[in-house]
Formats: sequence, structure tokens, C-alpha cells
Amino acid sequence: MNNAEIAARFTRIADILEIQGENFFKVKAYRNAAATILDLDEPLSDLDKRGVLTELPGFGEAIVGKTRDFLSTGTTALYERIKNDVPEGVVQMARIPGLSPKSVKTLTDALGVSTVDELEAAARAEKVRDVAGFGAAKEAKLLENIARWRRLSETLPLYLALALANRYADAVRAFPETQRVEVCGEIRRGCETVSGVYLLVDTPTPIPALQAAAQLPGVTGTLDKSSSHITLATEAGVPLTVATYDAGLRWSAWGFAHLAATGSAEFYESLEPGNATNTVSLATEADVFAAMGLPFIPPELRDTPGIVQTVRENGVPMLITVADFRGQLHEHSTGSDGAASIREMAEAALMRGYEYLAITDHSRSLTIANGMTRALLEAQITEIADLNREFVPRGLTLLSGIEADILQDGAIDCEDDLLARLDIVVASVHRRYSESAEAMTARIVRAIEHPHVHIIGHPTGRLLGRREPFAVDMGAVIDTAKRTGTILEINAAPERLDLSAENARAVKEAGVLLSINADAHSVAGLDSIAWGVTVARRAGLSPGDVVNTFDLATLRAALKNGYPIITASVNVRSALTDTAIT
DNA sequence: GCCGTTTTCGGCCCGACTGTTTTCAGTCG
Repeated sequence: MNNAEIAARFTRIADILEIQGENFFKVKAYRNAAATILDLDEPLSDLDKRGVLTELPGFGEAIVGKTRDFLSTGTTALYERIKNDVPEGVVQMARIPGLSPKSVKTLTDALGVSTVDELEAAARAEKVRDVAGFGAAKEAKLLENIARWRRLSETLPLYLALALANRYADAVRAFPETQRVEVCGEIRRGCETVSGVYLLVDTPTPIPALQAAAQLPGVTGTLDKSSSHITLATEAGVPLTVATYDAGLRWSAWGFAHLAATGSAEFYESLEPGNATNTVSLATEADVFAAMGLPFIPPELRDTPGIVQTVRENGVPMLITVADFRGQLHEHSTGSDGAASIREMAEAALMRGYEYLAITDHSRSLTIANGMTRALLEAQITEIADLNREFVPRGLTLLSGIEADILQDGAIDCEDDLLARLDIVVASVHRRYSESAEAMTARIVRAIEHPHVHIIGHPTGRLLGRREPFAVDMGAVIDTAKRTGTILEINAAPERLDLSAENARAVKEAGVLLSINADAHSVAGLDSIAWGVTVARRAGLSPGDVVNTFDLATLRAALKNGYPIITASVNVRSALTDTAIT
């Protein structure tokens, strides 16, 4: 068995044990093992030969033993014993929001259902309400949650889809005679959620390659096939398409194949690529664009309506890159729920070439996340001032900040006199997500209007694949941000990507500044910034639209200073765009 | 399950809030 197959087995074991009510930490141990394996870049069999299996984190006696069982025999006693105890449909039920493994066990035992479809039918037949611990209201909620789960499961968050695609791409690269494999489709375009993985393969033997693809681990069936492609159902829930490139047959060159496989279909058609078909040597996408008299259009822009016409008239907009960043403005430390000290975060920021880093730990009412009391925040302000005596000469300025909760009434969870002493105030919603659009809009608008709030963090609260954005009138949010000179965030944590590209584009078009932040809870978390940059590029953002590209003096000027500012932010922005920021 | 010891078992998942099931499971970062 290879790494991915063994990881899948450990995940399956965890799923079954969890529904059987096994100890939380035991379940977690199997999940951790699976995650560790998926992160490896060396086969477990090699690690075993080198005798270093026990050095992997979370690999104790039991998990090492089972790993060796899988390597030598393809299974292990525990798996054989429990594999038929819990049907796959029941495992899926436990992924429905609001349905814990315990509730799943109660419902399946009482109703005899073993798939989500059967559970849904039972709820519609008003049978769930008779189960002990449930009622009519909970039954209605269950139906809502099943519908929500269906919507959320149709796609994978980009970061998970990319990891999946890379695993499959590696497997296809190992096929005999494979010349080249590229991840295309929605992933290459940087879509925040992905409905299918698309691999383009250059091989002189397409038929055997497609047959081999159908045998890859995690593949559960064939949805569609032809002589040049196969679309497969996978355990991940989204289909995998493997398309073979066959020079001289369907496409005249790799450049075309790459372009068509990347899509979108609408974009590809709007290019009218037929006009360039007879041109020789279209080895790259850039060659194809050039043959049509166009500059290279980055994949992230290929879902933008009318982009071909826009590019013909105005050229390709200068899109922001990770290299443009001079700092980050929403990060955590051990001051609340981060894993790294402020000093460690500062060193990491220096290593990434940053000029500034804001520490924004949670505010007092978020006790779950170890939110800071007044005394602790005051101590942190002093600590940062002390650290700056060391770090400013080394080129990094630490900014004192807070991620303050936006309370239910829109008030900010920190005293004004403290907020006034901070360089950066991020305000975010962390509680009571299910309010009406009117209430949530009023709540956030009030927070934006707060004179000391600089940035609204993760403005819609979505968690990709898990929680939909809360109801809020984004137009009112943007209008208020414009009026008050408040910055809106693209939270780059890969499970958030909030604002979305669509919302971020609307923010830019309104002339409101954005900030992209990793919301890091560790040193490594800082690098999640790249996901946010992908979103920003899809939104067509340039460096001048994002305050993280400003030098420190310009940044300070862009933060609203006092209140009300009214339209000053717009003037600041145009001045910045015209001069220093490129 | 793993881990880290004051070496052989207890901590690890914190704890307030929410909704609605009337007594607690699910949720949040």
C-alpha cells in the first residue's frame, strides 16, 4: 500500500470508531496519523526500512504496528474487525452540521437508516421527531442542515482540492511513459471552491494511462470516458478528470491543450482560438495568446466577465503578488490562542522580508480563545514597545493591535482608551452568526463606524465546506467602509478566504482599500498569505489596492486617524495609487 | 490512541453560550 491508501485506511478507522463512541483522543490519534502521512514526501515503506517510523509525530507503538501491517499485508486486524460495522452512508451523516457522531448513532439505531437519503426521508415522514432527544423543531433543522451539507459537499475548498490534485498528479507521473502532468481547471484558475480536479497528461500511450487512472486509490467509479479523457468519482466527493494530450489528433499543440484544460469554457470560447489553429509552434499558452495578438492572461483572471475585451483595450492589469507584501496586520501570538511568542513571530516576519507585523490577539470576551484582559493587553503593549527597541534597528516594526469582537449590538469588545493606544484595530464577528441580514448589517455597520476600528476581519464569517457566509448586506458594508475610511479584509486562512474574490472586486470598484492577512496562529501560518493573494488576483487587485504593500508611513496615513474622516480615505487612496505605490 | 514524565498513568477538548430537546449536545477560535 502507498501512503495515500494507508492514510485513507486510518481515516476510515477513525470515522468508524468515532461513531461507535470510542474515546475522543484515540479517534484523534488515528486522524493525526492520517494527516501526518499525507504530509510526507517519502514512502512509508522507505521510512520503515530506515527504521525511522517511530520518529514520526503521533506514531506510537500501535500506529507503527498497524502501519507495518498495512505495508506488509495490506490490512490490519482492527480494520478487518470493524470495517463492516458502520456503513459509509452513516459516516457521511456525521459530517452534516449539527449532527454529532453521538446523534448519528442515536438516529441510526432508532430509525434503522444507513444513508443520508434514508435519514432525509425519515425526517420528511416526521419520524425523527419521535426519537428521544429530538423534536419537531430539531427535525426541521435537520432537513435544513442536510440541504446545506449537500450544497457544501458539492465542492472542495481550494487548499484541499490542490492537495488532492497534487497527490493524483504524482500518481499519474509514475505511470510508464508519462511526459508531463499539469493541474488545470478550477484549481489553476484559483477558484476558492472547486467542483472537480482536472489533470492534463502528455503521454504517447493514452489508453493505458486512462485505464491506469481508473485504478488509482480513492477512485470509486467511472462517470464518463472517451479515447482522450476519463472522469472518475472519488472518495473526496468531487470528480477527477484525467485528459490525455495527443499531439496531432485533437489539439495542434500543448499550448492549446493547456489553455482549454484550464478554462473556463466561456473564456476559451471567447478567445475564438480557431483563428490561430494553423499557427505552428504553440508549445505554451503564451504562444497561443501571442498568435491571437493578446498578452498572457493570468489563469486567475479567466473567470472575469469580458476579460478578453478588457485586455484588448487596456492590457493586463498588474496583479498583486506575495512579493509585494511589506507586512501583515492580523496575526495571533501566545497572548491569546497563538502557538508562537511575539518574538518568534517577529523573527519569522523578518525572515519573510517584512517591514512591519501587527500582533492582534483576541479580545476579552472570547474567553475560549484566551482573550486578553485589560491588564494583559496593557502588558502586551509594553512588551511590543520593548521588542521594538531591538527589532526596529533590524528593519522590522511590530505594531500593537487587537482582534476585537464585534458584540451582538455592534459595540467593540475593548475600552476606547485602550483602542486609542493601539496601532491596528481589527474588528471581527465570532459569535451569533445566525442573525437576520438586517440585524447583522446594522451590527457590522456600527462596528465600521467606530472611530478606532481600522479593519473588519473575515467580513462574512464563512468556513469553506463547513459554514456558509452569514447574511449581511455587503453593499451597505462597503458604503460605510468608504464613508469612514475603514479597510476590509481578505482573510487568507485557507478555510476562510473571506472576503471572496467576488466581494473583493466590489470593494475595489467602490474605491475602498483592502488588507490581506493570514490570521496566523503560528509561524508557519504566516505563509497562508498566498491563498489570500490568489483570491485578490481573481478579484483583479493591484498592489495599490492592498494596504499590506504600503511602506509603514503610507500605511499609517491610510489608517483612519480620528473621526469623522468622511471622504478623506478616497483622496488618500488616489494619492497613494498615483505616487509611491506601484 | 500518544506523550512525558517527579517511570506507569493522567492529560489531552478549553468553557461560555445557544437553542429548544426540559436537561444537554453542539458551537465558536
